[in-house]
Amino acid sequence: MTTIKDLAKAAGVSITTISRALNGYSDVNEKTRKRIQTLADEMGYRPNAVARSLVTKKTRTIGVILSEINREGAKDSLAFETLCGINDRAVELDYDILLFSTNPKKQLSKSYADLCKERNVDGAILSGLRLHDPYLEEVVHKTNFPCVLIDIPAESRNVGHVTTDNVRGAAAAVNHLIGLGHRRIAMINGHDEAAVSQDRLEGYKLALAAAGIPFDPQLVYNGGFKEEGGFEAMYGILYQHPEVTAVFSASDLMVLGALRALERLGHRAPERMSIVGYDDIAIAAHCSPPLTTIRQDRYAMGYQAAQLLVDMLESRDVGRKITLQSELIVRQSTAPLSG
Amino acid sequence: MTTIKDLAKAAGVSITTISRALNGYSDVNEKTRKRIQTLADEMGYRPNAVARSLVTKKTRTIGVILSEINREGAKDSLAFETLCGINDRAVELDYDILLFSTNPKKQLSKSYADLCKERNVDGAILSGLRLHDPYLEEVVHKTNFPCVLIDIPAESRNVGHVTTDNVRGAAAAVNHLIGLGHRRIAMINGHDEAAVSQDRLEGYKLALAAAGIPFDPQLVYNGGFKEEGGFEAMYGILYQHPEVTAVFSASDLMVLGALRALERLGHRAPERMSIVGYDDIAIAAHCSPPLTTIRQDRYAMGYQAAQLLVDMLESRDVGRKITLQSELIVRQSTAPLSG
DNA sequence: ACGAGCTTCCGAAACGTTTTGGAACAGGAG
DNA sequence: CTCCTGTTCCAAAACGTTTCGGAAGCTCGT
Repeated sequence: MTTIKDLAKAAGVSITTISRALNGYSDVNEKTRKRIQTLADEMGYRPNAVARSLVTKKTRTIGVILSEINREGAKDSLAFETLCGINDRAVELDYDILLFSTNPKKQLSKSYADLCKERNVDGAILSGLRLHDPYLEEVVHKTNFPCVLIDIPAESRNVGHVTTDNVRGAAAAVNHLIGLGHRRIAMINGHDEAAVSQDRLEGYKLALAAAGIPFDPQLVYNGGFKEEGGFEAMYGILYQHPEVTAVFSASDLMVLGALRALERLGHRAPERMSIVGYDDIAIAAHCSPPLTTIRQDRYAMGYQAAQLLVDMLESRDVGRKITLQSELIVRQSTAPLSG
Repeated sequence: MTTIKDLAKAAGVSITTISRALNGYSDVNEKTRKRIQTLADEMGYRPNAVARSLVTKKTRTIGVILSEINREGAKDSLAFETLCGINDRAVELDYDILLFSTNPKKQLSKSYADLCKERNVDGAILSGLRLHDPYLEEVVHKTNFPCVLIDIPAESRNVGHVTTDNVRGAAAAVNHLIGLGHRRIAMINGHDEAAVSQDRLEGYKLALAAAGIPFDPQLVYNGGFKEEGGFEAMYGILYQHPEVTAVFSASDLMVLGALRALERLGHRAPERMSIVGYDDIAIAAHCSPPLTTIRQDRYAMGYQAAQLLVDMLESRDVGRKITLQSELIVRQSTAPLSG
């Protein structure tokens, strides 16, 4: 590995001059700069980013903490799409990505803040965290480490967040069902520790209220965003509330489970039950029946998150909150109420 | 940020002692060690990994280069599963992951080797690269940077690779079709720059030969692993070789395109055409018809790749090549030849 | 001929660690 | 008492950069 010293010796100038020449400072003669540049290329010199970081205190690296990076998470590609978005924008802005995992074992010993401090990342993007994750609270409130949260509402000088309009998305889903004539509409929600669950529930309530349908808490089930949870919720709905003819689910994955439960009991969607999901995962368009769902653009969320974070890092003054719109995709898991 | 100096001052000892105490050396009194440890906890001291790396020359970081991390790649989650596997094992081994992207724009200016050198990663895992990628050649042959390649055959003291038995997998797929009575079997392959394409083609030929079916080069199409490529290939097959009753495709994604082509021309699988795919992506089990396919465990591949790399880094002497098995999953896109 | 102002260069300090090669001191053997 | 062996600590160098504060040499107007 050739260092700046080797280069200085070879070029017969000081390391200061090398550094300033290669970094485009104006106080070095154009001829020497050229000479140094070609010499650097010849010798395959690459500045050592570690040494540089030590003095500049910047790493041009952003930490990404995604809870869904594990065997389970591969079922839907939400986390992956987010990551792709983050990555694409990061590359464009010439940042690298350091992937932190939140292995449960490790969570106990090291907080996110510690991870970030140790590795000197400039900022972080967090996604898939529970609302009351103690380490999240720490990083947001105790330290004022620059970070942007995905789907977790929190805002300050150093923390931004990006999300989609979940209230409106959910309302659109439920309105679609109401428009088809359904009145008995259940909801399969995620879990209480997710902000999106709260919002989607609110959207559900709002749409019902607007249509003059009373809200019945008994009709909302929690499926934990898991396929299995959807299965059990649908089972519950069919047995405990046979009058229900339509379901709004807070994730497509849970719809897959719900469809299995329906089938198990000899029913089909949309004949027995209209279902609208959330996310528009890849499977949604291909499964049987293809799912009516609310599409959210996770890629864009990641992309925007990276942009926002870098804006903050480079102290451009921009809004700290970004809300993207979602879109109702009508396919064949919903149908007009028959009879 | 409290540094080792602050800590030394506060504890009334030298920074040497702090360093050695915290790193578990034996030449520091147990009492002082305890005292330093508690003081460090109180002050929230975290050793600066950047400074440490500068002197140790180790970063405990592995670079991951996946070409599929972009908007396109999100369609199938192969890259994601690989990443999850890498990540899980890396966490267990206490390594972090630096994600490099191979944005085409950037590819021109910086080679993988340069990226790795600059950022001082200890080693790298590369996946999704073309067989004759010039930067790949560089990193494998010119430098002897420790790396493991996924699905690219190359081996040396510092480069390992993990793959699946593509020859056998392809042969299993084709044998399945032959077992169902098919004799006119076309293949939709990926592209020539992928090692797996060559292997799968060989498996296809082997299975045909074993059954005494002559190999006809006209019957192998290239679909570039893309959905659209599968669509066009199937179109070609139906028009140019109507006698074909079965197809082996080198990826499930291409099967999705192929199914669309079939449908467009008023046909269905498996009635008109039996199809077996490759990968067993998430959609495969849910689409219509559910796909018969060869499952490969990308998660395991990532996991093993990480393990192999770290073995190499910590100079444990292990084999440089890992081949995982694949598995035929029979669903409903294949059926006995009728008539 | 002189100082002012530019251009072009450089020495040395700094960043926060690890590690090398001892130093200081104690206790025990001779 | 002396020498040796451990135990416990420390000063200083090193890692590869960036950057601060100048310094040398040149040009130019007066």
